[in-house]
Amino acid sequence: MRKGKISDNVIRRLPRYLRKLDEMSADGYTRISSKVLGDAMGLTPSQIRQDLSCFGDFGQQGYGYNIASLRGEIANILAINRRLTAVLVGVGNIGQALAEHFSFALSGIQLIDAFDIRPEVVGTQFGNLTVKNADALEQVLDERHPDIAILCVSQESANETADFLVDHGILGIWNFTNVELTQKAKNVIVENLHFTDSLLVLSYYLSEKQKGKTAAERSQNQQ
Amino acid sequence: MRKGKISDNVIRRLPRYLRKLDEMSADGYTRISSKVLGDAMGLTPSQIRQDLSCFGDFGQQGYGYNIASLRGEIANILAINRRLTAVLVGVGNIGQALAEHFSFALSGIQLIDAFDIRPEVVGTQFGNLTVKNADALEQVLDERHPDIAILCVSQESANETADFLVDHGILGIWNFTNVELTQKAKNVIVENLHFTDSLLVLSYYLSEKQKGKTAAERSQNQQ
DNA sequence: TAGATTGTTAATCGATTAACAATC
DNA sequence: TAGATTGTTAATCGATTAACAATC
Repeated sequence: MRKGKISDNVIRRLPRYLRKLDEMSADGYTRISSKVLGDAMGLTPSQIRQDLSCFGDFGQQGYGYNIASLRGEIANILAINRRLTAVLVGVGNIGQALAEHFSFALSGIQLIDAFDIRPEVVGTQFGNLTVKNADALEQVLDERHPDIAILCVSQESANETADFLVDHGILGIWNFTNVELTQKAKNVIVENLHFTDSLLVLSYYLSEKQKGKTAAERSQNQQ
Repeated sequence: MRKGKISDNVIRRLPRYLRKLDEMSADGYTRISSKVLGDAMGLTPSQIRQDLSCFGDFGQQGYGYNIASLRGEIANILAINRRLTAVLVGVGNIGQALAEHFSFALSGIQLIDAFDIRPEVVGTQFGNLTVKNADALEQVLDERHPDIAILCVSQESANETADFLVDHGILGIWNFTNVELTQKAKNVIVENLHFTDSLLVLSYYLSEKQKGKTAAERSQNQQ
């Protein structure tokens, strides 16, 4: 029952469902109702049923949802299993953290190469990956057609690098540069992870919470 | 004209405004209309005026907005300048990337300490910060009352650590663990940066885009 | 069977967009 | 002054919630 256009809000809840289902599965549960799942996630049962019904009839009246099978359905919707390929562009600290510690396999992504311009980084080994010189990027893009570029370059070169990637057929950019990309080809999908934005939002809510409190109370954080 | 409850959507656009204004300012502009700003950001002028009017009358009829002063207002709303304090809990690769390369000052946050349990990490120097043993965390929390904890510990210890932080008066958690926190004290503000969720969303949209294409077309990424 | 819980339709709520009088 | 552009009110659109018949 896959409906035409599915809203971004719905899509962004799917990974959370996945996580929760994994958790419940690990805790030994095999079935779950929209009521219980909703309570666990702070969502209404209605919303969960509405969300899932965008993609199909995964439940069963009187029973609920089978956790393993629902997990499989969502994993499928999120295209885990497509073996999308990715290249890491820029192996500074964040890039390094990703290369070393991020489980791409968990998202069904295959990281095939990493690139940097800095001589001291080129040649470094991460798992089964050796950082290549940025000169080699063009060839890899043209020959292996990776789907995703993980953009971890400096802010200064962010847009230039993005344009280059798009020109060479990259389909999606996972953007860690904290720069708003203005890439020409508009049919490239950009997913931003703007650290600063996120921190500022936290800062806002913290200050909201402290509104009304006196300076003395504020300096005394504790409850 | 600050209205009662401001929606999360509005709040999450503020950092983007800030970034765009900085950019325009750097490019030498001093004023901007909602029309031009909207075009630059892919938003409607209406939405921008609506957003800003939640917080005050920052514009001027017939003129638009003064970039510098609007920037200041937004920075103020986001509480940049409150000198919120933060501690980094867990100095693995992501924690390290933050300690070394993230500009906390840009968000008006002061990083006062970093902690880890691993002996090989304790004592490491980052800028003017020396990683302390996790044993020392409790005392710092109780004595210096930091506002924010940047949670970069392992998934296994995420919730346990979060509970500890909350018990010791932490007001906000910037959560990098990719674990849904279930901290007891519900009046703590949690801002999540779930890498995997973000990547899965990208994966979804990529697969959507490729729907309808043949396998052959798909294997031939290029335009 | 009776109870539970789905998928879906309808109602409500909230967010975005459009329109326009006010005014710089 | 005339033109531009705001802040705000009203209209529209979309997302969430509620209700309920279908059915396991």
